[in-house]
Amino acid sequence: MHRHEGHDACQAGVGDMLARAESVCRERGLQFTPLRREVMEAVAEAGKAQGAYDIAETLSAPGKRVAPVSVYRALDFLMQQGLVHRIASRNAFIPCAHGHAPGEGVVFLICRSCGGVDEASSEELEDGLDRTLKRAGFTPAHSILEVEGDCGACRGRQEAG
Amino acid sequence: MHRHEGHDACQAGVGDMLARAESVCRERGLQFTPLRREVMEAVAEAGKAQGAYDIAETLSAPGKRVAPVSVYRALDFLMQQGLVHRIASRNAFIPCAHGHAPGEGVVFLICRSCGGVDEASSEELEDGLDRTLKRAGFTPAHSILEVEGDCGACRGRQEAG
DNA sequence: GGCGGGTTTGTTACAGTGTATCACCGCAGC
DNA sequence: GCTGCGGTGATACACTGTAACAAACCCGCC
Ligand SMILES: [Zn+2]
Ligand SMILES: [Zn+2]
Ligand SMILES: [Zn+2]
Ligand SMILES: [Zn+2]
Repeated sequence: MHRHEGHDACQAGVGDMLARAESVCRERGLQFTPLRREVMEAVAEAGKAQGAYDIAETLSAPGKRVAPVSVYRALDFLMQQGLVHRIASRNAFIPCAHGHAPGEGVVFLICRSCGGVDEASSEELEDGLDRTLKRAGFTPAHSILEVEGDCGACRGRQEAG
Repeated sequence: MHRHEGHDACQAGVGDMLARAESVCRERGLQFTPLRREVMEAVAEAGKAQGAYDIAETLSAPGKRVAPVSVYRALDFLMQQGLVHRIASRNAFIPCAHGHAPGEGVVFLICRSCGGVDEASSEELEDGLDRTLKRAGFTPAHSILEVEGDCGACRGRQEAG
């Protein structure tokens, strides 16, 4: 199985993610079509956040063009099912390796150096956010938490180099 | 002085923000040109996050066209000085009403209903985030924290209506 | 005043991201 | 067969952002 370099917190392999996607769709009575599978696979294999146009190019081959619009539709579907996430600060998409509940506060850790994106969730962080919002009299519906920086692997490599 | 409706946590008025912008530029030996002032004013007066093209249209008049690229340059300048913020999830810009330090963790509270955007900062939230990142072995450089939901004013209005 | 160099702005063109629309296909259900 | 519906293909388009170059502007200096 392919496993990308660069950041090591990617617990689930590509096969695991595809299997989970398939079972999620089956459970919910939804179609895991070839196109959706290919898009999921492309996102899962990349090892870093992929733009929709990147995915379209990856899936295209001489004689078989996949238009970006098709990729967007597949991505919309996969996002609704919680199988991929959109990284707003990059206009790009990553596979969800965790299968957390929707609405659960998750922080995306985006490495400047290797481009890898990990997810971190934390009770503590979520509590802090909830209290901050409550103090402001704000009722949250959806959060976007993204941090750009250097992942442990890349930091180690820099210090060693 | 104009004060928009919708959310009430906008402490600073348009005049205050313009005055601060002017003094910030003077202190730093930078030019607060007419264009930059107009863009700052447009962002400050809007009451909700404005797209660059919206601002360009606002500033344009028959016979005097302001191109989006000029607006982008002014916005880049104002962002560098911490006078406006970019809302990544909206591709839009708001004035900074607080004058906080750069790099300080600030959450943007985006109201679905009125479109207003407030800033909230919290020691507690920042500590939670720091600890979460530390646990993940991640060194942060820049954070994007945006929450979409309903502001207090709009929630009150909904319950009343 | 005239000159030189940095900054700001205007203008055009272009790249990147995302959506609307309509037609076509495949398949389940009648 | 026919119909309805979800998925896909294809084109066009809107929105967001940047590159490149020229013109204008400012300011210190001769
Ligand atoms: Zn996830
Ligand atoms: Zn890294
Ligand atoms: Zn601010
Ligand atoms: Zn509101």
